Amino acid sequence: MSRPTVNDIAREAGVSLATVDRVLNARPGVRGKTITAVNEAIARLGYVRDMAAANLARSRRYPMAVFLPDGGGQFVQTVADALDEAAQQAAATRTEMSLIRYPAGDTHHLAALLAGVDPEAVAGVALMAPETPVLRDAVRALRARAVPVVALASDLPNAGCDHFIGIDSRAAGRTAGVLMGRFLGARPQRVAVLAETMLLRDAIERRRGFDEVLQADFPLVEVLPTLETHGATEALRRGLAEILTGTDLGGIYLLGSGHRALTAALEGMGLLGRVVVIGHELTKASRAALESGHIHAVIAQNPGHLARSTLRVLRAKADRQPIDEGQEQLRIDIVIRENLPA
Amino acid sequence: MSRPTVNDIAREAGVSLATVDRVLNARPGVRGKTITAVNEAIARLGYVRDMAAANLARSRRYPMAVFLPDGGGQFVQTVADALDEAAQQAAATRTEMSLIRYPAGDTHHLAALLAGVDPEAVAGVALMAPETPVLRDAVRALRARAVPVVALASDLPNAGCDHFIGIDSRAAGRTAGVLMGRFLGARPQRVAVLAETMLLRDAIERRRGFDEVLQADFPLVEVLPTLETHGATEALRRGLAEILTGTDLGGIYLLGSGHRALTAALEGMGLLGRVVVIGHELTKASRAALESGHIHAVIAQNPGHLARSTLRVLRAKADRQPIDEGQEQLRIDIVIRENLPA
DNA sequence: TTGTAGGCGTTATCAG
DNA sequence: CTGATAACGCCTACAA
Repeated sequence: MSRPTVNDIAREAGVSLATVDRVLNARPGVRGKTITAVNEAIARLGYVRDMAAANLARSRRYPMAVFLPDGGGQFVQTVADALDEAAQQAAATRTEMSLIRYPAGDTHHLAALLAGVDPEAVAGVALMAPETPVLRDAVRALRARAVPVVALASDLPNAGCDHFIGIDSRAAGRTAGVLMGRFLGARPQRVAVLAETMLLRDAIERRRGFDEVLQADFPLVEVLPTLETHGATEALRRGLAEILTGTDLGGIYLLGSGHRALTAALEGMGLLGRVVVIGHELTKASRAALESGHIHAVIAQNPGHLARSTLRVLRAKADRQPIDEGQEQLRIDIVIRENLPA
Repeated sequence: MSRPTVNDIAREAGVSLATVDRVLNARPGVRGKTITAVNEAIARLGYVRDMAAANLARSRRYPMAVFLPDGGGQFVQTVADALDEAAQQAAATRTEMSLIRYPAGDTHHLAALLAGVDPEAVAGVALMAPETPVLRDAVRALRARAVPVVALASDLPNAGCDHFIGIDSRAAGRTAGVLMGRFLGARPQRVAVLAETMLLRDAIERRRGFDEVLQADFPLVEVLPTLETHGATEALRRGLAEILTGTDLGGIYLLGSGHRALTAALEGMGLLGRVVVIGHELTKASRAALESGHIHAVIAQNPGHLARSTLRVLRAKADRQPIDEGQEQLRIDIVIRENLPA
C-alpha cells in the first residue's frame, strides 16, 4: 500500500485532477463546496503532496544570490567555499547559487546591488553584512518585491529578514567567557580583548556576553578595554606591548579574526602558549593555532551547516514552505585541539 | 538555457533514450563504443542527472529498519525521538523507517531479528549494539544478502558495516580529559570515574582517551579506577562514599549515563557544585544538571544530526550512491551551560 | 545490442 | 467553474 496520489483524491472526491490541483495550490475558480469536498478527501486519505514530483512538473529552478563582503578575513572565505560545495549538492534540487562579493563595509554599494535584483531571475537572497539604514531599506524593498531574504552569520534584526542563519553572538561571547574564566583558574588575572573593529554588531555582542559572564561568575578576572587593531599587525603588537608593561596578562580574547597576526605578535614577545587565548571561528589559521597549542579554544559555527542551511531555508521560503527549525538551528561549537574536525 | 536532459544527450550522441539510460545506470547490453559516445556527450553537455526525477520514475520506496536497545538510558530515547522526526522529514524522499527495540544486551535476540530481515522488504538497516561475535556474523550475513548496514553511535569495527554514524569515542574521551584537566587547574587533584558498565566498547575507548590526555598533559591529576555502578544508585553512593573517605575529590568523570543518580548522590553528600563533573551525551537529565550548575560540561553528539545522517546514508547506500563525507561527519560537541541549544 | 512507448505524481494549458 | 490532455526528466517493459 503506497501513498495516496492526486488521482486517488480526485476519485475519492469525485472531481478531476485539475480541480484537485487547484485546491491544493489554493488557486481561484473553484466552488467552496468543491473545495471542502476535496479537502475532506485529502484528510480522509491522509494525502501528502510529493514535492519532488511537484517541482518536476513545475520544472521550476531556484536561482539564489548570496552576497558576501569582499575582504573580511578567512572566515568569509571559508563560508564562500562551503557555499560553493553546498551549491553543488543543492543542484540536485534545482537550487542554483551565484556568489556575489561586494566591497566590504560599503553598504551603499550592496544596497544598489540589491536594488538591481530581478525578482523574476532570483528566487532568494542571502547576505552577510553589517546593519545600516540604507541596507535595512534595501532589504525591505527586496522583500516588498516578494524576494525572500536571509541574513548570514551577522544578524540584521531590524531589517525584517525572513530568517537569520547563524549563532547568537552574545551567547557565543558568554561561552568564550566561561571558558576563559575556567581556564584561567581561581587566581586574580587580567584579560586583554582584541578586535579588528568594533563596528560590526557581532563583535559588540560577543564582548557584551563575555563581560557579563566574567563579571558575574569570575570576579577575580579583570577584563581590559578592547584594543582595536583595524587589521594592522603593528598596532596589535604595540597595543599588546603597552598592556604588558603595566601588568601580567593571563589571557587574550580575540573577538574577530586576526589569529595569525596575534600568534606572530605573541611569538615575538615570548608569550606563545603562556597565556590562555580564546578566539572565534575555525579557519585555517585558527586551526593551525589550535593544533600547535597557541590558541586554547575557538568558538565557532559550522560553515558547512551554515551553507547548507542557507540554501535549504531560501528554497523553503521560495516555495513558502515551513522550515525545520531543529535542523536549521546552528550550534555554538566549542573547538579545542582534541575535538577538531577532520 | 536550462540544464541538459537525457533527451539532449541522446540526440547529441545519436542514440536513443534507453541507451543513454543504460549507460547512466551502468547496465549491461551496450557496446563499448556506444558507451564512450554517450559518456562523451554527457561530458560535452555537462549533464547532471536529476535524481528527483529518476526516483519518481523508479517509484521506488526505501523502507529502512533501525534497531535500538530497549532500555539503554535517556540517550537512546533521545535518538529514537530524533529518528522519528527525521523519518517524517525523509518521507519526502520516499524513505520510510521502522524502529525496532530489542532487549538491551541480548545480541542473540538481535541477531535473530537481523536474520529475519527480508532484503525485498528492507532497503537498509541501522543498529546500535555492542559488538559480539554473533552480531558480527549476523551483520556479515545481512550484507551478503545485499542489505546495507550502518552502525549507530557505537561502532562495530570488525563487522564490516557500510558506515559508522557517530563520533570517535576515544577522541571524545580525550576532549573530556582536556576539559577536566583545565577546569581543575594546576593543583594536585583526584578524579573519580563512574560507569554503569564497561562492557560497551564506547566506555572503554572514552576512558582510554581520558587517561591518555590526563597522563600526558596534566600530571598533577590522579585518575582513580573506574567505579562500575550497573545502574544501581546505591552502589554509586557507596562507591563514592568509599572514595571520599580516603581523599578529597576534585572531579568526577561520568563515562556513560546516570546523571540523575550522580546528582542525587552528590547532593546527599553535600558535594553538589563543589567538584568538577564532566559527562557524556545531552539528555533531559544532563541538560538540567548543566543548567543548574551541577555538571560543568557534557561531551555530546547531536542526535538530530545522527538521525538525519543515518537515513541519508542508508538511502545513499541503497542507491549505491556516494555519500557527502563532510555532511555526514558528526562533530564532538562540547556543551556547557552557555551554549546549550534551545 | 538498440529503440519505442508508457508511466511515475504533479502542474499547466486548453477547451467546455 | 470544471475536465481532458500534454508536459516535466527519467526508468522500464517489451519489441525489434
